[in-house]
Amino acid sequence: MTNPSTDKYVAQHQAAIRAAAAVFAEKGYYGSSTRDIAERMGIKQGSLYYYFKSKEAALSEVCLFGVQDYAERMNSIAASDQSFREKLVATVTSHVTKYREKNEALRVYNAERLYLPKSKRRKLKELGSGYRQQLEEIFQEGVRNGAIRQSIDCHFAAQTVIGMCNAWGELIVRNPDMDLFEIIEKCVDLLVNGFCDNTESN
Amino acid sequence: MTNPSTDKYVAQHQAAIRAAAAVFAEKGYYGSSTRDIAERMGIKQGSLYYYFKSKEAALSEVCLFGVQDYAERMNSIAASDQSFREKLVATVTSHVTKYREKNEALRVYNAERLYLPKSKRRKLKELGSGYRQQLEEIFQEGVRNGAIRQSIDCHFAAQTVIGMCNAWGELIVRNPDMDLFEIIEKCVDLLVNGFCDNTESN
DNA sequence: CACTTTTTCTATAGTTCTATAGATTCCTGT
DNA sequence: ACAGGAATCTATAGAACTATAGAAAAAGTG
Repeated sequence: MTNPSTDKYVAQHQAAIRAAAAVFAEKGYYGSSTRDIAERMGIKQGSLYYYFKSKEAALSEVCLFGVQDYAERMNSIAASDQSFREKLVATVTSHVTKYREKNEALRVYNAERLYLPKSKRRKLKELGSGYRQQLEEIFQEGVRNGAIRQSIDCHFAAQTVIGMCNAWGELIVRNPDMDLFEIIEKCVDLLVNGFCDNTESN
Repeated sequence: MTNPSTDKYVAQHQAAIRAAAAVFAEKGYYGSSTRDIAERMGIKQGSLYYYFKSKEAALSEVCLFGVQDYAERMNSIAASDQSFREKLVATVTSHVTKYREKNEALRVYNAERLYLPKSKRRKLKELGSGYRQQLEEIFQEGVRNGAIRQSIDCHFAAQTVIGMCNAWGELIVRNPDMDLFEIIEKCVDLLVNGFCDNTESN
């Protein structure tokens, strides 16, 4: 009864996760049926259970998949030796680009993970918090080396950047012809300088 | 077959909308059953159809209820003769306070309105766009009278403020003991001054 | 109190959904 | 070519859900 680990199994399992991600992202967890997911893969409803133990397990795997490389990319940004501003740009870019690349799994993680029972959310929470904490440390470093002002609450700042990126991500998904670079630039400009930017000498 | 308009009917209809809002906010549209909504009102599942033509109609009414006074409050802010900063504070305050007051209907509007067929979203879209446009005009006015810098893209700014408020609103709902005033203050400070705030002379 | 209208309830038809069991087809190595 | 495991299919049990119809209870009115 244990899962085989043939090439085909692994490939189809991945395909199943992606199909589930797409369907969940479009219709929501409860709005989707296992038939929808199977159909998108080109198999029958019952066959899906060869790859997922249950519908809930599918959601769990999708969320994990969604948040994982998202968190990994933050690892490399945090570890790099770029300046504060460069790291901020990298973070925003990585985040909203994921939405443009239709990373449906990340959207599902954001919107549907709360439907999982607490026990199944542990690992997800870890990864999500890890992401936030690393961003927080980027801010702390920025405060230390004077890139940003002392009075910044780093925890608040990290939450805000994440929230802002998610909000723009959703807008980007719904408006496919928005210019990504323009948005990234404006986001960073706003975050760094604010609406007033008293240094400007126009 | 037309609806009565007795006091009781009106009151129960309101109660139904609120119950539906609470249930939809907690479990999502497809995750909720009409039985859940009815139970929360203290009536039986079938009786709910005395107040809603269908489950979809319930969602529609909840969304409309949610966005309506939200938009109205923006009307009065925009019409007031406060300064730019005051209007910004008022906007953020009004927005996140709605979440704290557990305005579940607004959350439902934000998260579930896309499940409505396009035709039923027209009115909602109008109200939502009206809100954004008024906020946009506040920014335009700010640019004109020099409260904020010329280079601000007012459309972008309005979207960002809305997204940021929604993001914080959701965090507030999930963490009931957060200090609202602190968050509002920090949001406004960040928006106005950015991370750097080169004027600060500490 | 008798009569009417409003509000709620019970019961159910008709769908749809998840998950499982067992049969069937596909593939791979010898 | 065929044996055996991998992958998929068919069929279905059992539960849940929406919406409707008609009966029953409550409330209002003369």
